[in-house]
Amino acid sequence: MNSEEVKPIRILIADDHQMFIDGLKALMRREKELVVIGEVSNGNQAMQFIIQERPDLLITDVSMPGMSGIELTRWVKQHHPCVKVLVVTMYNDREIVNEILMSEAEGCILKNTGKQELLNAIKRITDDSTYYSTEVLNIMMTRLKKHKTIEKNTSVLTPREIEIVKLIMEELSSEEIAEKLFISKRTVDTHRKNILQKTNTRTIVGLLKFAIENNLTEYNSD
Amino acid sequence: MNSEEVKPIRILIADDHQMFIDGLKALMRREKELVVIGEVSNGNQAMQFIIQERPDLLITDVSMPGMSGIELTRWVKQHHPCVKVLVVTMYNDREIVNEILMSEAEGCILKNTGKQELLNAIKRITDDSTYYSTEVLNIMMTRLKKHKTIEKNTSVLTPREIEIVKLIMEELSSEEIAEKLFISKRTVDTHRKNILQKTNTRTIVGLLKFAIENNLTEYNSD
DNA sequence: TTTCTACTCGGTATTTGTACGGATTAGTCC
DNA sequence: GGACTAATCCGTACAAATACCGAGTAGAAA
Repeated sequence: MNSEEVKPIRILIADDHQMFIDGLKALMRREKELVVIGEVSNGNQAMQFIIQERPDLLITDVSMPGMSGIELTRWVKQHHPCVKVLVVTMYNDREIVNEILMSEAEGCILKNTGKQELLNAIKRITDDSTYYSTEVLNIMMTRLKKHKTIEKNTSVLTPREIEIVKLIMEELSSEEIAEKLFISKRTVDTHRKNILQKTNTRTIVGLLKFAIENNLTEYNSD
Repeated sequence: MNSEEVKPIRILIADDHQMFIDGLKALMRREKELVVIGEVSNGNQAMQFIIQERPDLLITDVSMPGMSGIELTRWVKQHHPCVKVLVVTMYNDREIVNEILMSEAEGCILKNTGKQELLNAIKRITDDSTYYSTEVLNIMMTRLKKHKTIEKNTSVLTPREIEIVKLIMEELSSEEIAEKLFISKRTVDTHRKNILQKTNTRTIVGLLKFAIENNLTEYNSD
């Protein structure tokens, strides 16, 4: 009964900069429920440690010599999904953030994060939730927003033309579209011609790109 | 000097369910720095109010009779970007969440959110940050993750075939591709044939979809 | 050596798309 | 009424893609 009060969270830190590990430990020292049970300086050591000790949480840097933190995260999520992962990164680069998201890490924060945010992140992650810092979210947002900005191009197309573009995207030929809309194949051709002209494209490929940029198909970025 | 202690946050609530407005107000009653300066039940009233009173924060429901909360948000962000917006939704539907993100709202939470999370959200938003609840984030995540899962299809294509797919995506015709690669147009045709077969598609349209799914073009969803 | 795969090339025919030209009808806006 | 646009339709011609058949070579794997 003595040790039943709070089950501590067993943490492994993976980072090739000892200074950073020390900093993290300092931030967590006062928290009784957080116990750093290991520190390693590269991905392979981390894998070994995880296999043997099964920590509750892995805090890892993105860039490490050899296996990167992202690869490590992928490995963890594939082989030990119960181990939560909080990725820490120096740069809030678009591509890196994307990779982190894809790697299915439970959270991501920047290295300059303060104590309170770090603790929040750990709390939410260990509560089976996720935590992504504001900066990281902003990157996600801008990525998603990008589409929106272009969207007005669509306005040059008439409703009928848009309808046709959508059908083209469904891999229908002009003839099939004609049947479906009860109009002549010639009409469809004319629409196509006008569409290509309005969208400044020469071939269907260009048209497809336009359609995706303008969300004219359920087939976009989602 | 008397009113300088804390500048209160002036809030407008827009929701067509009075009960919900009352609930929100109850949650915020104890917080001195939060002042509800207005309540409206549809988008047009909200617009009028915002023009006249310039609240610091708008809390709005997604679905309202007439102008939806999302349209309202878009209008706010376009005409009064200083007014922060927290969108509250009953459903964590994929499409709705997408719309909310696109509308550039600073935050989004579900209607069943507890007091603490609501206050957190307001705090982060008014600190020029953003707040999206865990459930909402999860939806974003699954959207982004989807790509990853499919990605292995590419392996069925040979390096040369992938090369050709990429060139097709750059709007080159078979003949142009042949010139570029110093091979016969027939060879390109054969590759095309094999590619279509391997990818189970009939036309370039289908192929393009495949290419995007498999990141064979810089042109993907990001 | 044989087998297999990736890559290469060819012929013929058909289907589909694009480029060029033209036209009519219905409706809106001034 | 006149100007404009969206939507409809047609002909001719060429370009491009797809379907179908075939085959040879180089290199790796068995």
